[in-house]
Amino acid sequence: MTKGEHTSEVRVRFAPSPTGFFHIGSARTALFNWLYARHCGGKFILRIEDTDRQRNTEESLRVLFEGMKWLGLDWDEGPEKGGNHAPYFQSERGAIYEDYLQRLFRSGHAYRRDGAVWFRVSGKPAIIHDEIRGDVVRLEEKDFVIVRSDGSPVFHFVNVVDDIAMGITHVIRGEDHLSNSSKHVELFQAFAVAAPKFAHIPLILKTVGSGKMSKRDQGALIEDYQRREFLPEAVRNYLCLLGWSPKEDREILPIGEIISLFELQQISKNNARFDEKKLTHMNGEYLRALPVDQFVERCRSALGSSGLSGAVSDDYFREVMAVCQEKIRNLETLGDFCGYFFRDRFPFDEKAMEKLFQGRDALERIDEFLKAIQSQPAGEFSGESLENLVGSLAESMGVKTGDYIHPVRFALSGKTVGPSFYHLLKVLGKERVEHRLRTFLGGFTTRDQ
RNA sequence: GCCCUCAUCGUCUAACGGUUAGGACACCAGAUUCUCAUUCUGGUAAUCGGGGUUCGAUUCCCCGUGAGGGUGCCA
Repeated sequence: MTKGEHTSEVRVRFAPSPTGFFHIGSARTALFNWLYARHCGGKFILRIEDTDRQRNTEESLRVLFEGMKWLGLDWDEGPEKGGNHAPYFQSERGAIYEDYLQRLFRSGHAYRRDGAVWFRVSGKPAIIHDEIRGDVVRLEEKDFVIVRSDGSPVFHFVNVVDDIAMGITHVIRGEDHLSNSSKHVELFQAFAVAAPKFAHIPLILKTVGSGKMSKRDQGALIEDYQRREFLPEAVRNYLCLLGWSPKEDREILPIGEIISLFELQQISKNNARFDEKKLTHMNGEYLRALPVDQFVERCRSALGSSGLSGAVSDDYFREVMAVCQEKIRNLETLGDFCGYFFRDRFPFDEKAMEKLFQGRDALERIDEFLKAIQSQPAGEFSGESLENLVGSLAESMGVKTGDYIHPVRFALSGKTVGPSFYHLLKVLGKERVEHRLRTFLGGFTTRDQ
Protein backbone atom coordinates (compact mmCIF):
# COMPACT_ATOMS: atom_id res chain seq x y z
CA MET A 1 0.00 0.00 0.00
CA THR A 2 1.35 3.41 -0.83
CA LYS A 3 0.77 6.94 0.22
CA GLY A 4 -2.64 8.33 -0.33
CA GLU A 5 -3.93 5.52 -2.49
CA HIS A 6 -5.91 3.79 0.17
CA THR A 7 -7.18 4.44 3.59
CA SER A 8 -6.82 1.76 6.19
CA GLU A 9 -7.91 1.05 9.72
CA VAL A 10 -4.43 1.68 11.03
CA ARG A 11 -4.47 4.18 13.87
CA VAL A 12 -1.24 5.11 15.58
CA ARG A 13 -0.49 7.76 18.12
CA PHE A 14 2.37 9.82 19.46
CA ALA A 15 1.76 10.40 23.14
CA PRO A 16 4.34 12.73 24.63
CA SER A 17 4.20 14.30 28.01
CA PRO A 18 5.06 17.99 27.88
CA THR A 19 8.45 18.37 29.48
CA GLY A 20 9.65 21.70 28.17
CA PHE A 21 11.88 20.26 25.48
CA PHE A 22 11.50 18.03 22.45
CA HIS A 23 13.93 15.15 22.78
CA ILE A 24 15.42 13.63 19.65
CA GLY A 25 14.28 10.18 20.74
CA SER A 26 10.70 11.39 21.12
CA ALA A 27 10.93 13.06 17.76
CA ARG A 28 12.03 9.85 16.12
CA THR A 29 9.20 7.95 17.80
CA ALA A 30 6.79 10.55 16.45
CA LEU A 31 8.43 10.26 13.04
CA PHE A 32 8.14 6.46 12.88
CA ASN A 33 4.50 6.62 13.92
CA TRP A 34 3.84 9.27 11.31
CA LEU A 35 5.69 7.31 8.61
CA TYR A 36 3.73 4.18 9.40
CA ALA A 37 0.41 6.01 9.33
CA ARG A 38 1.24 7.68 6.04
CA HIS A 39 2.54 4.45 4.59
CA CYS A 40 -0.66 2.59 5.44
CA GLY A 41 -3.03 5.42 4.70
CA GLY A 42 -4.03 5.31 8.36
CA LYS A 43 -4.41 7.99 11.00
CA PHE A 44 -1.71 9.66 13.07
CA ILE A 45 -3.00 10.91 16.40
CA LEU A 46 -1.31 13.31 18.78
CA ARG A 47 -2.27 12.85 22.40
CA ILE A 48 -0.82 14.89 25.21
CA GLU A 49 -0.08 12.85 28.31
CA ASP A 50 -0.17 15.62 30.87
CA THR A 51 -1.28 13.69 33.92
CA ASP A 52 1.70 15.05 35.82
CA ARG A 53 0.12 18.40 36.54
CA GLN A 54 3.23 20.41 37.41
CA ARG A 55 4.90 19.93 34.07
CA ASN A 56 2.04 20.95 31.88
CA THR A 57 2.85 24.46 30.67
CA GLU A 58 2.01 26.49 27.60
CA GLU A 59 5.68 26.82 26.81
CA SER A 60 6.16 23.05 26.83
CA LEU A 61 3.36 22.63 24.36
CA ARG A 62 4.68 25.36 22.12
CA VAL A 63 8.13 23.70 21.90
CA LEU A 64 6.50 20.39 21.08
CA PHE A 65 4.08 21.66 18.43
CA GLU A 66 6.69 23.82 16.74
CA GLY A 67 9.14 20.96 16.67
CA MET A 68 6.58 18.63 15.14
CA LYS A 69 5.61 21.16 12.51
CA TRP A 70 9.21 21.98 11.76
CA LEU A 71 9.85 18.31 11.02
CA GLY A 72 6.73 18.20 8.88
CA LEU A 73 4.91 15.76 11.15
CA ASP A 74 1.30 16.75 10.75
CA TRP A 75 -1.29 14.95 12.85
CA ASP A 76 -4.79 13.91 11.80
CA GLU A 77 -6.35 14.13 15.22
CA GLY A 78 -5.21 15.99 18.28
CA PRO A 79 -4.72 19.45 19.75
CA GLU A 80 -5.40 22.34 17.33
CA LYS A 81 -7.01 19.83 15.02
CA GLY A 82 -9.75 18.07 16.94
CA GLY A 83 -11.21 14.72 15.99
CA ASN A 84 -13.80 12.16 16.94
CA HIS A 85 -11.99 11.14 20.07
CA ALA A 86 -11.49 14.51 21.71
CA PRO A 87 -10.31 15.72 24.07
CA TYR A 88 -6.69 14.92 23.29
CA PHE A 89 -5.27 16.16 26.57
CA GLN A 90 -5.31 13.53 29.27
CA SER A 91 -5.85 16.25 31.84
CA GLU A 92 -9.31 16.73 30.29
CA ARG A 93 -10.31 13.08 30.15
CA GLY A 94 -11.02 12.49 33.83
CA ALA A 95 -14.59 11.29 33.30
CA ILE A 96 -13.45 8.63 30.85
CA TYR A 97 -10.86 7.35 33.27
CA GLU A 98 -13.40 7.26 36.07
CA ASP A 99 -15.71 5.18 33.91
CA TYR A 100 -12.99 2.69 33.01
CA LEU A 101 -11.86 2.55 36.62
CA GLN A 102 -15.32 1.53 37.77
CA ARG A 103 -15.22 -1.31 35.26
CA LEU A 104 -12.05 -2.62 36.83
CA PHE A 105 -13.60 -2.40 40.27
CA ARG A 106 -16.65 -4.29 39.09
CA SER A 107 -14.61 -7.04 37.49
CA GLY A 108 -12.41 -7.38 40.55
CA HIS A 109 -9.22 -6.21 38.82
CA ALA A 110 -8.83 -3.11 40.98
CA TYR A 111 -8.80 -2.55 44.71
CA ARG A 112 -7.97 0.20 47.18
CA ARG A 113 -5.00 0.16 49.52
CA ASP A 114 -3.21 2.99 51.33
CA GLY A 115 -5.51 5.50 49.67
CA ALA A 116 -4.43 4.51 46.16
CA VAL A 117 -6.06 2.21 43.61
CA TRP A 118 -4.09 -0.87 42.68
CA PHE A 119 -4.33 -3.23 39.75
CA ARG A 120 -4.37 -6.92 40.53
CA VAL A 121 -2.02 -8.79 38.19
CA SER A 122 -3.00 -12.17 36.81
CA GLY A 123 0.12 -14.05 37.85
CA LYS A 124 0.46 -15.36 34.30
CA PRO A 125 3.13 -14.26 31.83
CA ALA A 126 1.94 -11.67 29.35
CA ILE A 127 2.74 -12.10 25.69
CA ILE A 128 3.68 -8.89 23.93
CA HIS A 129 3.22 -9.25 20.20
CA ASP A 130 6.01 -7.13 18.81
CA GLU A 131 6.30 -6.48 15.09
CA ILE A 132 10.04 -5.99 15.34
CA ARG A 133 11.11 -8.48 17.98
CA GLY A 134 8.50 -11.19 17.70
CA ASP A 135 6.61 -12.35 20.78
CA VAL A 136 8.14 -11.19 24.03
CA VAL A 137 7.05 -13.03 27.15
CA ARG A 138 7.23 -11.36 30.52
CA LEU A 139 5.71 -12.08 33.90
CA GLU A 140 4.32 -9.12 35.79
CA GLU A 141 4.87 -10.15 39.36
CA LYS A 142 3.53 -7.38 41.51
CA ASP A 143 0.30 -5.44 41.67
CA PHE A 144 0.81 -1.84 40.67
CA VAL A 145 -0.82 1.53 41.37
CA ILE A 146 -3.17 2.90 38.73
CA VAL A 147 -4.61 5.85 40.67
CA ARG A 148 -2.47 7.76 43.16
CA SER A 149 -3.71 8.60 46.60
CA ASP A 150 -4.14 12.21 45.46
CA GLY A 151 -6.66 10.93 42.92
CA SER A 152 -4.57 11.38 39.78
CA PRO A 153 -4.43 8.42 37.39
CA VAL A 154 -1.09 6.83 36.55
CA PHE A 155 0.52 6.56 33.10
CA HIS A 156 0.00 2.82 32.65
CA PHE A 157 -3.70 3.11 33.25
CA VAL A 158 -4.53 6.18 31.17
CA ASN A 159 -2.24 5.09 28.38
CA VAL A 160 -4.15 1.85 27.95
CA VAL A 161 -7.57 3.41 28.47
CA ASP A 162 -6.89 6.00 25.81
CA ASP A 163 -5.47 3.47 23.39
CA ILE A 164 -8.70 1.53 23.78
CA ALA A 165 -10.95 4.58 23.63
CA MET A 166 -9.14 5.99 20.63
CA GLY A 167 -9.05 2.71 18.75
CA ILE A 168 -5.27 2.53 18.50
CA THR A 169 -4.16 -0.46 16.40
CA HIS A 170 -0.35 -0.19 16.65
CA VAL A 171 1.71 1.07 19.54
CA ILE A 172 5.07 2.25 18.21
CA ARG A 173 7.28 3.47 21.03
CA GLY A 174 10.80 3.29 22.45
CA GLU A 175 12.27 0.07 23.73
CA ASP A 176 12.44 1.59 27.18
CA HIS A 177 8.72 0.80 27.33
CA LEU A 178 9.13 -2.88 26.56
CA SER A 179 9.05 -3.86 30.22
CA ASN A 180 6.00 -1.66 30.77
CA SER A 181 4.17 -3.42 28.00
CA SER A 182 3.50 -6.50 30.10
CA LYS A 183 1.58 -4.23 32.51
CA HIS A 184 -0.31 -2.82 29.57
CA VAL A 185 -1.12 -6.22 28.14
CA GLU A 186 -2.55 -7.20 31.51
CA LEU A 187 -4.71 -4.09 31.50
CA PHE A 188 -6.00 -4.81 28.02
CA GLN A 189 -6.89 -8.30 29.16
CA ALA A 190 -8.66 -6.95 32.22
CA PHE A 191 -10.77 -4.78 29.93
CA ALA A 192 -11.38 -7.83 27.73
CA VAL A 193 -9.97 -6.01 24.74
CA ALA A 194 -7.42 -7.38 22.28
CA ALA A 195 -4.12 -5.59 22.78
CA PRO A 196 -2.80 -3.59 19.84
CA LYS A 197 0.26 -4.71 17.97
CA PHE A 198 3.45 -3.35 19.43
CA ALA A 199 6.65 -2.14 17.83
CA HIS A 200 9.37 -1.30 20.31
CA ILE A 201 11.95 0.71 18.47
CA PRO A 202 15.60 0.85 19.48
CA LEU A 203 16.93 3.71 21.56
CA ILE A 204 19.27 6.50 20.51
CA LEU A 205 22.51 6.34 22.47
CA LYS A 206 24.99 9.06 23.34
CA THR A 207 27.71 9.75 20.77
CA VAL A 208 30.33 8.91 23.36
CA GLY A 209 30.05 7.33 26.75
CA SER A 210 27.34 5.00 27.95
CA GLY A 211 23.59 5.28 28.08
CA LYS A 212 20.87 6.80 25.99
CA MET A 213 20.86 10.40 24.85
CA SER A 214 19.84 12.67 27.65
CA LYS A 215 18.55 16.18 27.30
CA ARG A 216 21.93 17.57 28.33
CA ASP A 217 23.81 15.88 25.51
CA GLN A 218 24.85 17.85 22.46
CA GLY A 219 22.29 17.31 19.74
CA ALA A 220 19.60 15.89 21.99
CA LEU A 221 16.97 18.57 21.45
CA ILE A 222 15.03 19.32 18.29
CA GLU A 223 14.79 23.00 19.19
CA ASP A 224 18.59 23.17 19.01
CA TYR A 225 18.52 22.11 15.38
CA GLN A 226 15.91 24.75 14.68
CA ARG A 227 18.04 27.38 16.37
CA ARG A 228 21.18 26.19 14.59
CA GLU A 229 19.48 26.50 11.21
CA PHE A 230 19.67 22.87 10.19
CA LEU A 231 17.38 21.99 7.32
CA PRO A 232 14.42 20.13 8.78
CA GLU A 233 14.29 17.76 5.84
CA ALA A 234 17.92 16.80 6.49
CA VAL A 235 17.31 16.21 10.19
CA ARG A 236 14.24 14.18 9.35
CA ASN A 237 16.08 12.10 6.76
CA TYR A 238 18.88 11.41 9.22
CA LEU A 239 16.41 10.41 11.91
CA CYS A 240 14.70 8.02 9.53
CA LEU A 241 18.02 6.25 9.09
CA LEU A 242 18.62 5.89 12.81
CA GLY A 243 17.07 2.49 13.29
CA TRP A 244 15.54 2.02 9.89
CA SER A 245 16.97 1.51 6.44
CA PRO A 246 15.52 1.21 2.97
CA LYS A 247 16.37 -1.56 0.57
CA GLU A 248 19.27 -0.91 -1.78
CA ASP A 249 22.16 1.24 -0.68
CA ARG A 250 20.35 4.52 -0.53
CA GLU A 251 20.38 7.02 2.28
CA ILE A 252 19.32 10.41 1.05
CA LEU A 253 15.85 10.09 -0.34
CA PRO A 254 12.74 12.22 -0.51
CA ILE A 255 10.19 11.78 2.22
CA GLY A 256 7.56 10.50 -0.18
CA GLU A 257 9.81 7.64 -1.08
CA ILE A 258 10.62 6.91 2.53
CA ILE A 259 6.90 6.75 3.24
CA SER A 260 6.31 4.22 0.52
CA LEU A 261 9.28 2.09 1.61
CA PHE A 262 8.65 2.27 5.35
CA GLU A 263 7.94 -1.11 6.97
CA LEU A 264 8.00 -1.96 10.66
CA GLN A 265 9.86 -5.20 9.93
CA GLN A 266 12.66 -3.17 8.41
CA ILE A 267 13.32 -1.42 11.71
CA SER A 268 16.57 -2.44 13.35
CA LYS A 269 16.62 -4.21 16.71
CA ASN A 270 19.73 -2.66 18.11
CA ASN A 271 20.27 0.72 19.64
CA ALA A 272 21.97 3.38 17.55
CA ARG A 273 24.61 5.85 18.53
CA PHE A 274 23.90 9.41 17.52
CA ASP A 275 26.44 10.86 15.05
CA GLU A 276 26.25 14.57 14.38
CA LYS A 277 28.97 14.36 11.74
CA LYS A 278 26.78 12.27 9.55
CA LEU A 279 23.84 14.57 10.15
CA THR A 280 25.99 17.54 9.15
CA HIS A 281 27.07 15.75 6.01
CA MET A 282 23.47 15.13 5.06
CA ASN A 283 22.60 18.71 5.86
CA GLY A 284 25.28 19.80 3.39
CA GLU A 285 23.90 17.51 0.73
CA TYR A 286 20.44 18.94 1.19
CA LEU A 287 21.77 22.49 1.19
CA ARG A 288 23.59 22.04 -2.10
CA ALA A 289 20.62 20.32 -3.68
CA LEU A 290 18.33 23.27 -2.93
CA PRO A 291 17.22 25.48 -5.83
CA VAL A 292 19.18 28.74 -5.59
CA ASP A 293 16.13 30.84 -4.79
CA GLN A 294 15.23 28.63 -1.87
CA PHE A 295 18.81 28.53 -0.72
CA VAL A 296 19.00 32.32 -0.72
CA GLU A 297 15.78 32.54 1.25
CA ARG A 298 17.05 30.14 3.90
CA CYS A 299 20.28 32.12 4.11
CA ARG A 300 18.37 35.32 4.59
CA SER A 301 16.44 33.93 7.52
CA ALA A 302 19.55 32.26 8.93
CA LEU A 303 21.46 35.53 8.83
CA GLY A 304 18.45 37.54 9.89
CA SER A 305 19.62 38.41 13.36
CA SER A 306 23.29 38.84 12.49
CA GLY A 307 22.81 42.22 10.81
CA LEU A 308 24.98 41.07 7.93
CA SER A 309 22.36 41.00 5.23
CA GLY A 310 20.57 44.23 6.00
CA ALA A 311 22.99 46.74 4.47
CA VAL A 312 23.26 45.30 0.98
CA SER A 313 21.06 45.06 -2.06
CA ASP A 314 19.05 41.93 -2.78
CA ASP A 315 21.12 41.33 -5.88
CA TYR A 316 24.39 41.49 -4.03
CA PHE A 317 23.09 39.24 -1.28
CA ARG A 318 21.93 36.75 -3.83
CA GLU A 319 25.26 36.77 -5.67
CA VAL A 320 27.18 36.12 -2.47
CA MET A 321 24.97 33.25 -1.43
CA ALA A 322 24.96 31.67 -4.85
CA VAL A 323 28.74 31.59 -4.68
CA CYS A 324 28.69 30.05 -1.18
CA GLN A 325 26.11 27.39 -1.83
CA GLU A 326 28.45 24.85 -3.36
CA LYS A 327 30.81 25.05 -0.38
CA ILE A 328 28.66 25.23 2.70
CA ARG A 329 27.67 22.33 4.97
CA ASN A 330 25.52 24.16 7.45
CA LEU A 331 23.82 27.50 7.79
CA GLU A 332 24.91 27.86 11.39
CA THR A 333 28.40 28.95 10.33
CA LEU A 334 27.30 30.89 7.29
CA GLY A 335 28.04 34.22 8.96
CA ASP A 336 31.61 33.19 9.67
CA PHE A 337 32.02 31.76 6.23
CA CYS A 338 30.93 34.78 4.26
CA GLY A 339 30.86 37.73 6.68
CA TYR A 340 33.66 39.51 4.83
CA PHE A 341 31.36 40.02 1.87
CA PHE A 342 29.33 42.40 3.99
CA ARG A 343 31.90 44.15 6.14
CA ASP A 344 35.31 45.65 5.47
CA ARG A 345 36.44 44.76 8.95
CA PHE A 346 36.73 41.02 9.45
CA PRO A 347 38.97 38.68 11.43
CA PHE A 348 42.18 37.28 9.97
CA ASP A 349 43.23 33.70 10.55
CA GLU A 350 46.43 34.29 12.54
CA LYS A 351 48.08 30.97 11.82
CA ALA A 352 47.52 31.29 8.10
CA MET A 353 48.80 34.87 8.26
CA GLU A 354 52.12 33.77 9.72
CA LYS A 355 52.52 30.96 7.26
CA LEU A 356 51.60 32.99 4.19
CA PHE A 357 53.56 36.14 4.98
CA GLN A 358 56.82 34.82 6.41
CA GLY A 359 58.86 36.65 3.78
CA ARG A 360 57.96 39.63 1.65
CA ASP A 361 57.15 37.59 -1.46
CA ALA A 362 53.47 37.34 -0.80
CA LEU A 363 53.19 41.08 -0.18
CA GLU A 364 54.94 41.80 -3.45
CA ARG A 365 52.52 39.50 -5.27
CA ILE A 366 49.59 41.41 -3.79
CA ASP A 367 51.17 44.67 -4.86
CA GLU A 368 51.69 43.39 -8.39
CA PHE A 369 48.17 42.09 -8.54
CA LEU A 370 46.81 45.41 -7.31
CA LYS A 371 48.70 47.34 -9.99
CA ALA A 372 47.54 44.92 -12.65
CA ILE A 373 43.84 45.25 -11.88
CA GLN A 374 44.00 49.03 -11.70
CA SER A 375 44.31 49.15 -15.46
CA GLN A 376 41.32 46.82 -15.76
CA PRO A 377 38.03 48.56 -16.64
CA ALA A 378 35.47 48.07 -13.89
CA GLY A 379 32.99 46.71 -16.42
CA GLU A 380 35.34 43.87 -17.29
CA PHE A 381 35.92 42.83 -13.70
CA SER A 382 34.51 39.39 -14.31
CA GLY A 383 35.52 35.77 -14.01
CA GLU A 384 37.03 35.11 -17.39
CA SER A 385 38.97 38.32 -17.86
CA LEU A 386 40.32 38.12 -14.34
CA GLU A 387 41.45 34.59 -14.91
CA ASN A 388 43.29 35.73 -18.04
CA LEU A 389 44.77 38.64 -16.16
CA VAL A 390 46.17 36.51 -13.36
CA GLY A 391 47.37 33.93 -15.84
CA SER A 392 49.37 36.34 -17.96
CA LEU A 393 50.63 38.20 -14.91
CA ALA A 394 52.00 34.98 -13.45
CA GLU A 395 53.54 34.04 -16.74
CA SER A 396 55.27 37.40 -17.20
CA MET A 397 56.64 37.30 -13.65
CA GLY A 398 57.67 33.66 -13.88
CA VAL A 399 55.61 32.46 -10.91
CA LYS A 400 52.58 30.21 -10.38
CA THR A 401 49.06 31.61 -10.43
CA GLY A 402 48.64 30.23 -6.94
CA ASP A 403 51.33 32.67 -5.77
CA TYR A 404 48.85 35.45 -6.47
CA ILE A 405 45.67 33.67 -5.59
CA HIS A 406 46.53 32.58 -2.06
CA PRO A 407 47.79 35.88 -0.63
CA VAL A 408 45.15 37.94 -2.40
CA ARG A 409 42.37 35.67 -1.21
CA PHE A 410 43.69 35.99 2.28
CA ALA A 411 43.99 39.78 2.13
CA LEU A 412 40.42 40.02 0.87
CA SER A 413 38.77 37.58 3.23
CA GLY A 414 41.10 36.77 6.12
CA LYS A 415 40.72 33.11 5.22
CA THR A 416 42.43 30.40 3.23
CA VAL A 417 39.17 28.77 2.28
CA GLY A 418 36.13 30.12 0.53
CA PRO A 419 34.38 30.34 -2.80
CA SER A 420 36.32 30.04 -6.01
CA PHE A 421 38.81 32.92 -6.32
CA TYR A 422 37.45 34.56 -9.45
CA HIS A 423 33.91 34.45 -8.13
CA LEU A 424 35.16 36.02 -4.97
CA LEU A 425 36.73 38.93 -6.90
CA LYS A 426 33.76 39.44 -9.13
CA VAL A 427 31.21 39.50 -6.34
CA LEU A 428 33.27 41.85 -4.17
CA GLY A 429 33.78 44.16 -7.14
CA LYS A 430 36.78 46.10 -8.31
CA GLU A 431 36.42 49.01 -5.94
CA ARG A 432 36.20 46.89 -2.79
CA VAL A 433 39.02 44.65 -3.92
CA GLU A 434 41.38 47.57 -4.51
CA HIS A 435 40.44 49.21 -1.24
CA ARG A 436 40.99 46.06 0.80
CA LEU A 437 44.29 45.26 -0.83
CA ARG A 438 45.58 48.77 -0.19
CA THR A 439 44.45 48.62 3.40
CA PHE A 440 46.07 45.26 3.85
CA LEU A 441 49.39 46.39 2.40
CA GLY A 442 49.20 49.59 4.43
CA GLY A 443 48.81 47.59 7.59
CA PHE A 444 52.06 45.81 6.87
CA THR A 445 53.93 49.01 6.12
CA THR A 446 52.84 50.45 9.43
CA ARG A 447 53.73 47.31 11.24
CA ASP A 448 57.23 47.21 9.77
CA GLN A 449 58.14 50.70 10.90
C1' G B 1 20.13 -8.54 42.74
C1' C B 2 15.84 -9.82 39.54
C1' C B 3 13.33 -9.28 34.63
C1' C B 4 13.42 -7.95 29.36
C1' U B 5 16.03 -6.74 24.78
C1' C B 6 20.14 -6.59 21.65
C1' A B 7 25.25 -8.02 19.44
C1' U B 8 28.52 -7.11 11.38
C1' C B 9 34.15 -1.93 9.95
C1' G B 10 35.45 3.66 15.02
C1' U B 11 29.86 5.07 13.83
C1' C B 12 24.89 4.17 11.06
C1' U B 13 23.73 -0.14 8.46
C1' A B 14 23.01 -4.32 4.07
C1' A B 15 23.32 -9.58 3.63
C1' C B 16 16.85 -13.16 6.43
C1' G B 17 22.16 -21.12 5.21
C1' G B 18 26.23 -20.71 -0.09
C1' U B 19 28.65 -12.99 -1.46
C1' U B 20 35.94 -11.62 -2.86
C1' A B 21 30.77 -9.83 3.79
C1' G B 22 28.04 -4.48 0.22
C1' G B 23 26.90 0.91 1.08
C1' A B 24 27.23 5.57 3.92
C1' C B 25 29.72 8.89 7.72
C1' A B 26 34.46 9.58 9.69
C1' C B 27 39.63 8.81 8.67
C1' C B 28 43.98 8.40 5.16
C1' A B 29 46.06 9.17 0.11
C1' G B 30 45.77 11.18 -4.78
C1' A B 31 43.19 14.44 -8.62
C1' U B 32 40.70 19.12 -9.96
C1' U B 33 47.79 24.40 -14.46
C1' C B 34 43.03 28.58 -7.09
C1' U B 35 41.89 27.33 -1.69
C1' C B 36 38.63 23.39 0.50
C1' A B 37 34.43 22.97 4.87
C1' U B 38 33.01 21.51 -2.41
C1' U B 39 33.46 17.66 -6.26
C1' C B 40 35.89 13.10 -8.29
C1' U B 41 39.08 8.69 -7.62
C1' G B 42 41.46 5.16 -4.52
C1' G B 43 42.61 3.02 0.38
C1' U B 44 42.60 1.22 5.71
C1' A B 45 38.75 -1.02 8.57
C1' A B 46 33.83 -5.67 10.81
C1' U B 47 30.76 -10.82 11.53
C1' C B 48 32.23 -10.57 20.50
C1' G B 49 34.12 -15.68 22.57
C1' G B 50 33.13 -21.02 23.10
C1' G B 51 30.27 -25.13 21.94
C1' G B 52 26.68 -27.47 18.83
C1' U B 53 23.07 -28.36 14.14
C1' U B 54 24.44 -28.61 8.83
C1' C B 55 27.83 -30.70 2.98
C1' G B 56 28.12 -25.44 4.31
C1' A B 57 27.06 -20.74 9.14
C1' U B 58 27.20 -13.42 9.93
C1' U B 59 22.55 -16.04 9.38
C1' C B 60 19.56 -21.56 13.39
C1' C B 61 20.21 -23.59 18.89
C1' C B 62 22.86 -23.46 23.80
C1' C B 63 26.41 -21.26 27.25
C1' G B 64 29.44 -17.27 28.32
C1' U B 65 30.78 -12.08 27.71
C1' G B 66 29.48 -7.21 26.51
C1' A B 67 25.90 -3.30 25.69
C1' G B 68 21.05 -1.09 26.54
C1' G B 69 16.47 -0.80 29.08
C1' G B 70 13.12 -1.84 33.12
C1' U B 71 12.62 -2.76 38.22
C1' G B 72 8.29 4.62 41.26
C1' C B 73 1.79 6.61 44.17
C1' C B 74 7.56 9.60 36.77
C1' A B 75 6.12 9.26 31.77
